[in-house]
Amino acid sequence: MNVRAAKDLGALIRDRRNELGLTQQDLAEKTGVSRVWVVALEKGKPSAQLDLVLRTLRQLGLALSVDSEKPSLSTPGIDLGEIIRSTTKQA
Amino acid sequence: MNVRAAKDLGALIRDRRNELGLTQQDLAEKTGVSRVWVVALEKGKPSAQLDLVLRTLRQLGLALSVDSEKPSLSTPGIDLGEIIRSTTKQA
DNA sequence: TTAATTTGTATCCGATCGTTGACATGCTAG
DNA sequence: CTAGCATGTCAACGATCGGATACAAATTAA
Repeated sequence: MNVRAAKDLGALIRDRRNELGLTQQDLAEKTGVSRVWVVALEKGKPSAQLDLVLRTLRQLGLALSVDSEKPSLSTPGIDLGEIIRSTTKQA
Repeated sequence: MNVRAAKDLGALIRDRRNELGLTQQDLAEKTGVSRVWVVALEKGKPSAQLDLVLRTLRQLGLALSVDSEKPSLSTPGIDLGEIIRSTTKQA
C-alpha cells in the first residue's frame, strides 16, 4: 500500500497489528519502544523517527520500499492477473 | 527498491537527487528543510523524522509503500517483461 | 453487575532533533 | 592562479522527541 502521509502508515500499522492479534503493549516490547509511542504512531505521528518506524514494521512482517511516483502507466488495457493466469497452467 | 535501514534510504535519495541534477541546497529549499539536514539524511540519519522524509521523497518524485515482507514468490519462471512484450503488439 | 485487559491522555524530564551561521575542503571553470 | 559552487563538519540554541508514570475511558470476560 502507498504511504502518502504519516496517517496512512499509522492506519496500516494498526490494522496489521490487529491481524496478528498483538496488543500495543506486545508490539512496543517487541520493538523496544514505549507503548505510548506506539499509540502516537498509530494515530499518525508525523515526527516519528525513521529507525523506530522501520523496527516497528519489521516486527509486523512489513517491508518499506521506495519507487518512482510515475510507474510508467504500464500501457493501459493490460490485465496482469489474466495474463499470469493464462500462462501458469504448467505449474 | 527495498529499504531495510536508513542508510538505504539515504543512498537512494542521493542517487535520485543527482539524477535530477539538484544540489543539496536545491532539495533543501524545495523541501523546506536545512541543507545540513539533507546532508545527514543522505548519510543515513536513522533519527530523521517521518514527515520530513516524506516531503523529501515527494520533491524527488519518489513514493513510499509498505508491503508484506514475503511477497509469495510470485511463481518462479515467469518473465513479466517477455509476457508484456508478446501481448502489446497492437499498441 | 464486577474484574481484567486494552487503549487513550496527561505531565514531567533528560536526550536529541533540526536550524542557523560559520568555516574548511574539493572540484571545475575562467 | 583565483572565483565560484557544492559539499562536509562543527558549535551553539530553542524546540520537540520518546520514556516513565499515572490515571481515565473503553472493551471484553466472568
